[in-house]
This record gives sequence, structure tokens and C-alpha cells, in this order.
Amino acid sequence: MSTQQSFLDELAAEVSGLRRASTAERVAEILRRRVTEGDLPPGSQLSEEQLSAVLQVSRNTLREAFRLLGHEGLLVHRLHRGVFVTELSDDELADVYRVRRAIECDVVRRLGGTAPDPEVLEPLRADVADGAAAAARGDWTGVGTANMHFHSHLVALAGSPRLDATTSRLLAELRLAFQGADAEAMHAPYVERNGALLDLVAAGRTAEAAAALEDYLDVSLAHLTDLRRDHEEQP
Amino acid sequence: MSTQQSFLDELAAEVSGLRRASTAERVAEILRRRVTEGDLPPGSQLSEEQLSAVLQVSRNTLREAFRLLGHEGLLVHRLHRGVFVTELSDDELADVYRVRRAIECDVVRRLGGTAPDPEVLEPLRADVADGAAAAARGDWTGVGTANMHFHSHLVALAGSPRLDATTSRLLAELRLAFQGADAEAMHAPYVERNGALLDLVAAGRTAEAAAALEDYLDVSLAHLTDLRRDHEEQP
DNA sequence: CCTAGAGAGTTGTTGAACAATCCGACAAGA
DNA sequence: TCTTGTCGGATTGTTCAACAACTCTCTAGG
Repeated sequence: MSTQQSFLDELAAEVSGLRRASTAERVAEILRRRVTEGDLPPGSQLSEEQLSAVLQVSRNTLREAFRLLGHEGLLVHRLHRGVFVTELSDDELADVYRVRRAIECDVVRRLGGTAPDPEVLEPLRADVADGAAAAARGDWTGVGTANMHFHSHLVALAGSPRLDATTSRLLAELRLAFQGADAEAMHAPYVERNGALLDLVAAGRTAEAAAALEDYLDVSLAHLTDLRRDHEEQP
Repeated sequence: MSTQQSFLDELAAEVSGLRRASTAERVAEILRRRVTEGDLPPGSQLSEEQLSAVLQVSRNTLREAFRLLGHEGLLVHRLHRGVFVTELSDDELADVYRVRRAIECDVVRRLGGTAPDPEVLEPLRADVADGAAAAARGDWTGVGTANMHFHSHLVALAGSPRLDATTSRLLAELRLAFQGADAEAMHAPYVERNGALLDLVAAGRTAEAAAALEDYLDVSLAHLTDLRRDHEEQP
């Protein structure tokens, strides 16, 4: 019986991993990808009639998908007007960073003054490596993805489902702000900083790491805001 | 023209304030009240057919209301099984406090070492006064409400919509954990601590305030967990 | 005691229909 | 010219009935 236990646990984990998705969730997944990849630019409207025809689902199901993405912050719902891809103003962008700073710095600070188990830092190391590799081959979108994963995994160190969920939502909103800007200028500078931050964390120098992260986020916000302004002035 | 500007701004704010609510939102409001007031105890199932008949709305609209409350954490949706009032395990309760600690302490810490404008602390003073008054007349539910408002207003000092929204969600989840426990034991101890915390903030001693708040939250979590255990053992 | 399977009941999804609302265009008046 | 009133098309909000897909329970059989 106990010989089967590990196998059964494995199966359970596998099942929960690929838990069946409702039609609305699958539709949401399709739209999510389109939005985050920029096929649907911020501000564009998503017509119910049109999309339900194209996606071969009823309007009711499509509306459920809209709600899901609305909760994730990717779409905004205006009563009697329809749903639109979220447009992040500079103020809202700053707000996203405000929350990131609160969460990420808190997570790092509370890791304690001792070096964490190297094993738990493994995902972070992989993300840094992925980012460096992507940068080496000029794949700036890949760098951006690795960067996102890095911060997700950083927060995951806290082991808090709610912090993970909030972070995931914030990063999704952030992706909206990336649309149309220069991918290299956007992501390139952070490959190195992620590595430096990871080193501090691995050394157990959490106070320094938290300070570095705070500066990191402030610089990143200012940088991103600048890029957006440039892009707006000469599109 | 500029003389009208302030008036126009006022109107715009007023309109956005009383934005009409859809049917789903009104239904959600009704259910939210029932859940937070304990009429629908945690774990109970909400039947679509039954509720749509009672509330005189279609199943589709009811489902939209369910989604709204699901996003607020009050209901959980299990595929092909239905929606249930959220049951907060001890681990999840601790997770709620984990996030509260990250947010609230960060907000206090970043107020800066200088005493804030007394005006912005006015809502907090009112909440403390409300709590004290409610305690004086033995209205422990009122004390709990004032306590919630205090923490909402505390976070509001940061001026971050996203922190406000997250806090609102956390406090809603917290209300679920209060169900059935002794209201006096639950809320009474915190009237005094809120006042002390506010004094530290008003004096600009933010570092001390943050430390006090951290201790506050740890004690509160331990206390609440104990009360829940007691209540479970002898209901 | 355990398992497989049938049946009942609930949820998931659809499509059509109608009501409510928004938006742009166009006309009337100052 | 500018503002205001009105109209009609287009889109969203909501309902309803039906069916498909699924879960849960109970029972017969091993």
C-alpha cells in the first residue's frame, strides 16, 4: 500500500495540474494570449457578436470568459458599452509598481538573515540563466518572459498562494504596458540585476537584497515610463 | 470657463460615484450581505435553480453574480459541482494575514518619518472613536466593523487603488473566519491597539508603528486561530 | 466488503428573443 | 456657427427553454 502511495500522489498531482477547463476558461486562455502578445492592442474593443461567431461559442459563454479576464485586469468592462483591452495610464503603471514593491521587498526581507536552502533557489537560477541565454541570441521577448518568471519565482519563496496570485495579476497588467515599446531597451538592463539580486539572496544578505530590489523597481518604473513616453511621441 | 471647472469636476466625480449597477451586481450585493452576516455559513452550497427562482433572475445572471463573489473570495466555484461559501482553513487564514502584514506594514513604513497631515488621519480617528463607542455599549459586531474600517483607511493612506482593492478582498475573506465565534473575544482587544497604533502614526514614528502593527497582526492571527479551534471543539 | 453501473439531479452551454442603452447623424433653433 | 433635440442603427443586458455533460447516490452483484 505504501509502495503505491507515491504513485497515487503523483497521479493526484498530475490530475490537479491538468484539471479540466470549462469552455469559458479555454476561450479566456485564447484571448489572454492574444492580449499579452499584443495582437489585441490596449484600448481595442472586443465585440461579443463578432467574437462569439469566430470562436464558435455562445455569447453567454464568451461573457464568462470576459469576466475571467476582467478579474485579471486584462480587460475592462464598461456597462452597456462593451469590453476593452485595458489601457494602463502612467498613474496606474506606477500603482502596479507600488504593489510590486510592497510584496516583493517584503518577501525578500522576511527570508531571514540566513542563506536559504540552495534547492529552493533553483527556479530563480534557471530564470537568470534563461534570461542570459535569450539576451545572448537577441531574443528580447524571451528575456522579458524570463524576467517575469524570475519575479514570480521570487515571490513564490514566501509560499503564499495569495501573494502568488496577486503577483501573477500584476505581471499580467505589466505586460500590457510593454506593448509596442522597444523590447531590447525594455528588458535588456535587467538580466544583470536579476543575477546580482539572486546572489545577495543566496548569500543570506536579505536586507541588502531588499534595498537593491527597491532600487531595482524604482529604476524599472522610471525607465518604462520614459520608454512609453518616447513611443507615444513618435509612433 | 475655469470658474466652471471645479463644478464640472465635482459633477464628474458624482456621476462616477453613483454608476448604475447591473442586475448581476445587485444580486451579488444581496448575496454578499447574506454571506458576511453569516446567514449562509461557510461550506454551504448555493443552488443555481433554487436561488434564481427566489431572486427572480435567470440562471445566467445569477452565474455572473457568482463570478463576482468568487473573485472577492467569498464563494468558491467547483466545476460541475456548484458554488459554495468559502471555508477558510487555518493555513489559508494564516495566508490572509501574511498578505495583510506585507501590505499594511509597508504602507505604514513608507509614510515617512514625518507626521502626516492631521486631516488625512481623520477617517482613522473616526474609526477608533466608533470602535470605542460600540465597545462601550457592548455592540461587538459594531466593534468588528469599525476595526475593518480602520485597517481599510490605514491602507488608503497609501493612495493606491490596487492596495485598496486587495485589502478589501482580504477583509472580506477575514469576515468568513469570524462566523460563529465569540464576537466580544474576537474584537474587544483591538479597540485599544488601534488607538495606540494611530497615535504612533500621527506622531510620525512610523518605524515603531510598523513594528507595533506587525506584532498586532501576529497576535491577532494567533488569537483568531485559537478562538476557531475552541469553537470547533465545542460548538 | 468492495466494485460497477444505472438513475436522478445539478451544472455547463447553446441559441434565440426582447429590452435597455449607447452612439452617430441629422435637423431645428438661437 | 454653435448648441440642442430627435431619430435609428448597433451593441450590450437579460431572460428563457432546451439539451449535453457531469457528479453523486444507491443498488445489485461479485
